[in-house]
Amino acid sequence: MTTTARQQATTERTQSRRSQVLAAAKTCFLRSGFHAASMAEISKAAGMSPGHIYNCFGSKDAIIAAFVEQHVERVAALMRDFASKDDILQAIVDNVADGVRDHLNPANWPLQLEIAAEASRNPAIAAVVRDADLRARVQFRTLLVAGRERHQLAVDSDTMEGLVEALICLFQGVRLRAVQHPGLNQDSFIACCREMVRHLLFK
Amino acid sequence: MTTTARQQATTERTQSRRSQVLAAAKTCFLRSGFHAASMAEISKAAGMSPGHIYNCFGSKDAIIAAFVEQHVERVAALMRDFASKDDILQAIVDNVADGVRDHLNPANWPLQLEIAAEASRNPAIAAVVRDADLRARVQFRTLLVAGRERHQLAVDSDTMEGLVEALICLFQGVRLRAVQHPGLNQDSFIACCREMVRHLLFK
Amino acid sequence: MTTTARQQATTERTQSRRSQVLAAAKTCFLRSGFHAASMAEISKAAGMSPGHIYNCFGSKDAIIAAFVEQHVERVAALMRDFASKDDILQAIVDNVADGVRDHLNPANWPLQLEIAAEASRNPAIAAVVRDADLRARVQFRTLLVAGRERHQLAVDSDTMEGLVEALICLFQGVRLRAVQHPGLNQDSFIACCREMVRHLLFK
Amino acid sequence: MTTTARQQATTERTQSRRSQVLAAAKTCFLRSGFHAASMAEISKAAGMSPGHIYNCFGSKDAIIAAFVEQHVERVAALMRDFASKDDILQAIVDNVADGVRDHLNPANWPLQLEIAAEASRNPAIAAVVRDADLRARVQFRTLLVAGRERHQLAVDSDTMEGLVEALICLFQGVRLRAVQHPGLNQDSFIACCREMVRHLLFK
DNA sequence: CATGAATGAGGATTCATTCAT
DNA sequence: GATGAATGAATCCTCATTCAT
Repeated sequence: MTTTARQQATTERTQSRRSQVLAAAKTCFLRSGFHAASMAEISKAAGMSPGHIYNCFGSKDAIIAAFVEQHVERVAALMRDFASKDDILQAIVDNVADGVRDHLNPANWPLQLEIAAEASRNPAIAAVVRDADLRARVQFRTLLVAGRERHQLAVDSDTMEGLVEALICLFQGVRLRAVQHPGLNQDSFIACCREMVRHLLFK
Repeated sequence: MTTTARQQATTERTQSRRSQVLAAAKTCFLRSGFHAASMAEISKAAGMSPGHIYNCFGSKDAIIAAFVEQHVERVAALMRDFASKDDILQAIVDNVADGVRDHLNPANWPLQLEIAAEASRNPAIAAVVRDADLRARVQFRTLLVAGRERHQLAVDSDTMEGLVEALICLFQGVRLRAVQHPGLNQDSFIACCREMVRHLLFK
Repeated sequence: MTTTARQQATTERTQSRRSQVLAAAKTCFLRSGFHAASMAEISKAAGMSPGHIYNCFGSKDAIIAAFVEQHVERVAALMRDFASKDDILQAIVDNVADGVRDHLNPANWPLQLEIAAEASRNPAIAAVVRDADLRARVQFRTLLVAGRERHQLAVDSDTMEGLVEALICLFQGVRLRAVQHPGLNQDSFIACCREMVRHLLFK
Repeated sequence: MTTTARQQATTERTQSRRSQVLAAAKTCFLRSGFHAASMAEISKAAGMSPGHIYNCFGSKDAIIAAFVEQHVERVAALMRDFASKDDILQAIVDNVADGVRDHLNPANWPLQLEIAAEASRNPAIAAVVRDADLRARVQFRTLLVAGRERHQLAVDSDTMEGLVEALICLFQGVRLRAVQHPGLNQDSFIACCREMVRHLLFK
C-alpha cells in the first residue's frame, strides 16, 4: 500500500467514523437535546470509546456544529427537487400538503428548534445556520424567478425577497405549530397554507 | 401589626421576590439559555443568595416553568387587544406590520425559541406551552368569527380551525426568520405577509 | 408582677418551650436520624419558628445533647424501680421477659443506637452517655449487692463489676437483635436470656 | 493484549479501585460517620478524584452498602472458624475471652454501631444487614447442633433458636459496652460472659 | 488508531444559623 | 419573646476532556 493509498484509506475511515458519530448524535440529541446529551451517551450510541470521539471531533461543540451543518443541508436538497419540474410554481403549490405533513412529523423537526435555539446564543452555530439559510434563499429565489417568468409575473428584487422570506417563514412556522399544537387538524390547516402559497406565488 | 396584615405583607414580599427572580432569570436565559444559565448566575443577577431562591421556587425547573407561563401570557394579552376594534379583520391586517416587526425584535423572541425547544423535550414545559396555545387559539378564533360574520364569510368549524392555525403559524415562523436571517428586508417581507393575511381573512 | 415572679414565669415558659422542642425532636430523630432531621423539620414539628429554637438551644448539637441526656435518664429510672422490691435478684429475673420485650419494641430503641453511634464520634455526646452509664452502673451495683447479701453470695469488687457489665451487656445487645433480626422468636429468646440472668445472679 | 486479557486486567483494576475506595471509606466513616463523611473526604483519602469514585460506585449509598456488606462478612468468617474444632461447644467457650476482647477493640466496632444505626432507617442497608445476620444464624445454629448432639443435649427447634439469639445478643451487646464504658474491667467482665455462655451451651 | 480510566471544575440543592422586624 | 426571610458554605453528583496504554 502506497503512502497516498493509505492516506486515502485513513481519510475514508475517518469520514466513516465521523458519520457514525453524527448518526449516534442525532439519536441522542433527539432524545435529550444538545446540552443534556452527554459525550458518554453519544459514544455508547456510536459504539466507540469517548476518547476516540476526540480523534474525529475536537469538542462537543464541534459535533453540534457538524451535526447542524449536515442537518440544514436537507433544506437545500428540498429546493433542488423542484428545479426539475415543468411548472415550478404549480409544483410548489402541489407540494404544500406533503411539505407541511413532513414538517409536522415529530421525528425530525424538534431538532430544528433545538438548532434555532442554539443559534440564538452560539455564534458559531448561528453562522452555520445563517449560511445555510442564505444558500437556501438563493436557490429558492432562482426557482421562483424561473417559475414566475413562465407566468409573466413580476420578478423585481423587492418582490422576490419578500416572496422568498414569506414562504420560508410560513413553512418554518409549521415546526412551532407541531410543538405547540400537536393534535391540530391537518387537512384544514393544509388547505389554508396551500391557499396562502397559491395566492402569493401567482399574485 | 396584625397577623393578617403581616401575612399580607409576607405574601406581597414573596411575590415581589418571585418577580425579582423571574426578571433576573430572563437576563440569564437570554444570555445563556435555560440549561447553561446556572442558579448561581441567576441568584447573582437577582441580588439574592442561591439558597433563598429556593424559598421562592422549588427548583430550577419551577423557575423555567413560571418564566414560560409569564411569557406565553403575553400572547394572550395581544389577542385581547383586538377585541375592542370595530372591523376586526381589517384591524388584524393593519397590525401585520407592527406584529412582524415585534416578532423580529431580538430582545424577546430568542426566548420563545428556547421555550419551544424546551417544550419539545420537557413534558412539564410542553404542558404549559400547549395550554397557553390552546387559550390563544380560542381567543383568536372568537375574534375571527366575529370579524367574518360582519363580512358574511363562512365560519364553519373546519374553515375556522385552518384559518387560526395558518395565521398563527405565519406569525410564529417570523421568530425563526429572525434567527436565521436577521438582516432580511423588512418592508418587502411585511408586504407579502400582509397580502397573505389579507387574502386568507377575506377569502 | 414582681421581677422575681416574672423571671419565674419566664423560666417556666422557657422550660416548656425546651420540652416542646425535645418532644418534636424525638419524632424527627426517630423518623430520620440525628443528621437527616433538619432544623426546619424540627421547628415545624414543634410548632415554632426555626429562629426561635435558637432562643431555647444554642445549636442543633445542643438539642441532640439535651435529647440524649433526657433519653438516657430512662435507664436510671428503670434501676430505681427495682430498689423497692423484697427479693431483688428474683425481681430482676422475673423482669427479664418484660425488659427484653421492651428493648425489642422499635418505638424507642433505634434512638439508642443512634445515640451510641453518635457517641462513638462526638465527644460531647460520648461524655453524656458515659456519665449516664456510670450512674446506672452505680445504681445497679448497689441493687445487686443488697440482693446478693440477702442470699449470702460473694459481693467482692471484681465479681460485682463483672456481673454489672455482663448483665447490662446482655440487655443492650437486645437492641441490636431488634434491628438485625426483627422477626425473632421472642419466647425462646426470652427463656434463654432469663436462664442466663438467673444463673449469673445466683451463681 | 487480547480482548479477554484486557477485560481481565480491567476487571482486576476496577476491583482494586473499589477496594481502595472501601479502605478509604473505612477511615472516613470511622472518623466522621456515614453521613458526615463527604465524598470529597473519601476521594482524597482514596487518592482519587471525586468524579472517578462514581466509576466504581454508583452513589455514596452504594459505597456504604458495599462497605457494610464487606464488614458483615467478617462475622460469617468467624463462624466458619469454629466448624473445624473437635468439641465445638468447648471451643466456643474457650473463645469467649478473645471474642469479647476483639469486640471491645475500638478499631473496628464503632463502625458496627454506625451500621446498626443506619440499618434502623435505611431499608437498603437494613436488607444487607439482615441478610448477613440470617446467614450467620444459620451457620451458628449448625455448629451448635453438631456440638450439642455430641453431648447428647436437646436440639429441638425452639431451644436452638433461643440459644442462637441469646448468644449472638450477648456478643453484640459488647459493642455497646465498648462505647458506653470504654474503661471497663475486662477480666471480670470476660469471666462473667464466659460463665453465661458455658451455662447456656451445656444446659 | 482506539480504549476507557481518570480528572476536576462546575452543576443544583440543602440546611444550620442569623437578624431585622 | 417570636418570626421567618435571608444567607452561603457545603453536599452529592455529572460530564467534557485528557492521556497512558
